[in-house]
Amino acid sequence: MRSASDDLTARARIREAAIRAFARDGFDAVSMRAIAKDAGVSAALIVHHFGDKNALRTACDDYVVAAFIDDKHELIEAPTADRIRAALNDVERYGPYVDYLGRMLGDSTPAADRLFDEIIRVTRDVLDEQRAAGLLVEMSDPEMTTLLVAMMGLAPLMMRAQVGRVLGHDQLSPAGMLRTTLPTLELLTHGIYSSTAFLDGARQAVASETAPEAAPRTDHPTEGGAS
Amino acid sequence: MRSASDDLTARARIREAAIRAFARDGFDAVSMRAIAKDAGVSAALIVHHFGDKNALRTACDDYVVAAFIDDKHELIEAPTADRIRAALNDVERYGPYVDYLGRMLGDSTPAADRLFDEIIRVTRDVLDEQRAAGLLVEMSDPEMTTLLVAMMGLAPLMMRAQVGRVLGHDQLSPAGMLRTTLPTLELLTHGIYSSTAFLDGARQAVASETAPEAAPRTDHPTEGGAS
DNA sequence: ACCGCGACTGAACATCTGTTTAGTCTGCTG
DNA sequence: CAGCAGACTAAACAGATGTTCAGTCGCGGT
Repeated sequence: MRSASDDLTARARIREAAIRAFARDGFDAVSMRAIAKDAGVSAALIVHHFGDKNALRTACDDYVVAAFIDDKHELIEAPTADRIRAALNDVERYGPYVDYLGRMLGDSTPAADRLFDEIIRVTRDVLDEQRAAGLLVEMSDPEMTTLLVAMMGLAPLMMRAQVGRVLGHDQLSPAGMLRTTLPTLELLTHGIYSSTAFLDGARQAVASETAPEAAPRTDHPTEGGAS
Repeated sequence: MRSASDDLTARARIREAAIRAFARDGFDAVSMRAIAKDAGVSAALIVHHFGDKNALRTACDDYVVAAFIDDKHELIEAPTADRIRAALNDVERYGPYVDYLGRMLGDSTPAADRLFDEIIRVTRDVLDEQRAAGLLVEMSDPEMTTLLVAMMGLAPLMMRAQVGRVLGHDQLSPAGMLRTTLPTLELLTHGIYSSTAFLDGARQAVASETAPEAAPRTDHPTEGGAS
């Protein structure tokens, strides 16, 4: 029953066990003793190595953030044909960390802030690059769009369990990634609407809301929404 | 210092305090005594009314889910000009519940499952309706696209703190909603890519991955991806 | 007036929490 | 060999936790 974690130092085993447990149940729901048991050590050794439970958490935070930031920029970047294939076979290696990352983004720890900032930064850089190459359409608010694109990539991580349940298979498995890829790029390339009716309606609504003194919103007939 | 919650029954006050606390700190991080103090009652009364802490949680779950499902279908639906304006002034009323909802979607409680299923169902219905009206472009995988669209709407709820921090103001405030609306509809109407290069690349990658025996992936020059 | 019942409480309870303490074992260094 | 340092542990600790208990209060029905 012994796994590949046997050849790790106790310190690393504790960290791995903690990451697994925190990702599965959340920081507060996991006791030091549970982590210790899973790592095959005593609870006191965790304190010996990490200081206290919060320090263990930040150690896990830093480790996971580093694992994604240091050598995984390409996972966040926009997909190209070859990158997609590479990613498909790679995702499983990061399985244990993906759930941890999803949980981090919900909280507001310093490490989570750093991670989110970094993800936004990389997304922005990629989009800027693509814009310079003439690959992007014009957009009214590039920074907000950056956030939206980043969130599109992050959402499946945070809702992994729900999405997997609805889909019937894990979205982050190779098969799931395969199924996600095409619809995502369709959405990013053509949108979903064939008409500009919704967009036009929103433009009017926003205009009349941001400058209501110039255009006093009486009951003029412009808001006759279809459906 | 007393607020509008004074005219609620003790049972309701406990529920409200619990929802607030669970949303802010998470279920496991909140003690019965803290909730009791916030509600102005004793811890024993919580047990008297709800049974135990887990029952209190499911009561909160059910209440929040019902609040959103019963009379808030329109919040989830695709925005039209007048709906947007209505929603802008409405969001604040649901503030306390929004964070709770965001936290729910991360876990996999029965109530969260029901909620997610319902959100997907409504999203699917709206999209089907719009498809029937000829408003949607063709898509390769409508069900997957439904999930993507739903996740686009849910992601800001789950990452509210992070997004607010980056933006400098709460995305779910009226001002934030206003700023989000236009980029979102631009994305849904035009996508972000002016070229089909990425989409074409993905189509090739998916095709060669799903049917690799028909097209043995030798080093043919189709995967020369630009930067 | 009395009864009963539900709302409500403070204190006690057992258990679990993170952490400390005192100590053992092992391997390296002088 | 002595001695020191660090890995490691079992046991104890103080405090917090969810829950139970015994009892008080106030109110509607008879």
